[in-house]
Amino acid sequence: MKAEKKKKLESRGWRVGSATDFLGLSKEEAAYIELKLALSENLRKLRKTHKLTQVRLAGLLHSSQSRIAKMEIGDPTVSLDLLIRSLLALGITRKGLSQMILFAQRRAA
Amino acid sequence: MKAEKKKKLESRGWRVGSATDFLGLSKEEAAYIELKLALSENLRKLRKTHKLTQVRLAGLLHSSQSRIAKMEIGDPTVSLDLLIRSLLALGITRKGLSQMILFAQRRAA
DNA sequence: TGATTATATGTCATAACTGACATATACTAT
DNA sequence: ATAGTATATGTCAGTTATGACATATAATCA
Repeated sequence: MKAEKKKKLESRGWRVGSATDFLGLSKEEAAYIELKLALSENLRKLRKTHKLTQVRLAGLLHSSQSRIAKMEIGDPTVSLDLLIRSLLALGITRKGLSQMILFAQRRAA
Repeated sequence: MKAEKKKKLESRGWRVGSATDFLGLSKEEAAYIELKLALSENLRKLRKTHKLTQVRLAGLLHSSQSRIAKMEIGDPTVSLDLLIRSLLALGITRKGLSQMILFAQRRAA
């Protein structure tokens, strides 16, 4: 199962439980995806607490609205690098990031 | 200061203190680099505790010896994605990763 | 010393990511 | 319903990361 296929699956609406392997998803792959989703969700949360629109955030990050949207929905074409750099740009500390990863919760469907 | 220039500086031997801004390094940039270095070091540590050589690890990760080396020295061409996926493949948990990020220590020169 | 093994460095073609743009779909008001 | 605003989706050309390879430099040991 390659990245493209995942796009409309794990990455999106699902959030089915901890959704470990669900279709031939290795443990690391699952962890990697969950990690990205966790950061995605936190990015959106953070943007909202800052009362920013995707357009304004894109400006701050020198990115684009579409990419912000893709980040927030966990689109497979966005890298951890971009996610993390965005979070850092929003002022998150290493401690904050650590917590974010630790407490990354999966909510039920 | 662009990525290439950093290669032989922050990324390498230095580890000068927390080396925040040291040459026009923004706070996020510094945090990003420190994060990568922290993971790099932990990757090497982890590989050694597993008694693996770079070649063998490369095999496990379906990567190459040179890329493992680059990861471990914090070469700017390696992404957080690759670092984190490697750590996950080595069996690290999200909790472990969290700790790794939280305790990412800078040692003195 | 030289031989062996491990790690570092340089380069390159391919693959993956990126910002930008267009456009579609929500969501709120009025 | 319509307009206005926010977010999602699709695509693409330019950029960056990747594995692979060659080769150089340690490091270890006989």
